[in-house]
Amino acid sequence: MGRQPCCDKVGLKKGPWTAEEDKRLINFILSNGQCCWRAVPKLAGLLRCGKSCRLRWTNYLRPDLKRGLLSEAEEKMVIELHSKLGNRWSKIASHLPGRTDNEIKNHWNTHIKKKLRRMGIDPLTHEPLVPSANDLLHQEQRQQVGASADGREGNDKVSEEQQGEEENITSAVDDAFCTDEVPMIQPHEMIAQEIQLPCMEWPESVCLWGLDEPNGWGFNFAQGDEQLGLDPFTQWQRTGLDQETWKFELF
DNA sequence: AAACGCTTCAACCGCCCACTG
DNA sequence: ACAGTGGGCGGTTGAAGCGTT
Repeated sequence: MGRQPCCDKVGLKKGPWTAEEDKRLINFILSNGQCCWRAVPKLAGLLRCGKSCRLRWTNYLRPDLKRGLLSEAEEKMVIELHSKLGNRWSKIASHLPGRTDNEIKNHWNTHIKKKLRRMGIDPLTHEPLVPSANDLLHQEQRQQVGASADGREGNDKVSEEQQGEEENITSAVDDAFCTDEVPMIQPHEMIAQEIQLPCMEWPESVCLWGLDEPNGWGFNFAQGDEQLGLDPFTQWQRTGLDQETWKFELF
């Protein structure tokens, strides 16, 4: 007997979430907390499956998420953790506050993998790359090209690719671990009050207003009476403060 | 300006595991 | 012990954006 789908998919919406759907989901979770994802879409008035709601919340709507590319320090940590844990993205993500497994997985596949290869490191084993038979063939071809006067004909593509790759390796070593911080969503675009990090559950005291104007939402981060800017991760890294004690505050 | 190819990442899919009755 | 269920996880997909020709 086959497994039942996680929800009845007939009539359910798929694809990108609209602002209205986001608003409904946020409203519901802020009012009721995280429970029984299967029931969430029905109760929140969403034509989505529970899994889709959970994913949207954990990967995008959660207020404690950091946005933008991984910092140099985070990237190094991901590489180190990956060498120990392998593709256990959720475990890796648990070491990086405000980052999701999906985000780290995507960043690994699109940025870090390439970067490691260019540096001559196998992203799977974290060992120095052993040249493949194909690489050796290219090397041989290049040597032949260099040796013969009319060698360029028919070998242009190979030698150019090889040259390009070599340039990449050089530049990759030069700018290793240089990541551009391009925040996609400003911290002041999210809203909540008194959320303990890194707890993902919304405390009952959490209240919300201004949902009609998401762009007007804002966070402030504080420890005790001290206002410490908009980036708690950087702050507690720099100051060595205990992240458990951080609070979000509405401003 | 248009066509094409490449890159990125949000979202989906399906499997696995823990829990419960 | 077993089957059903919910949630979590990792792999994959595809639309959108961007760069190049």
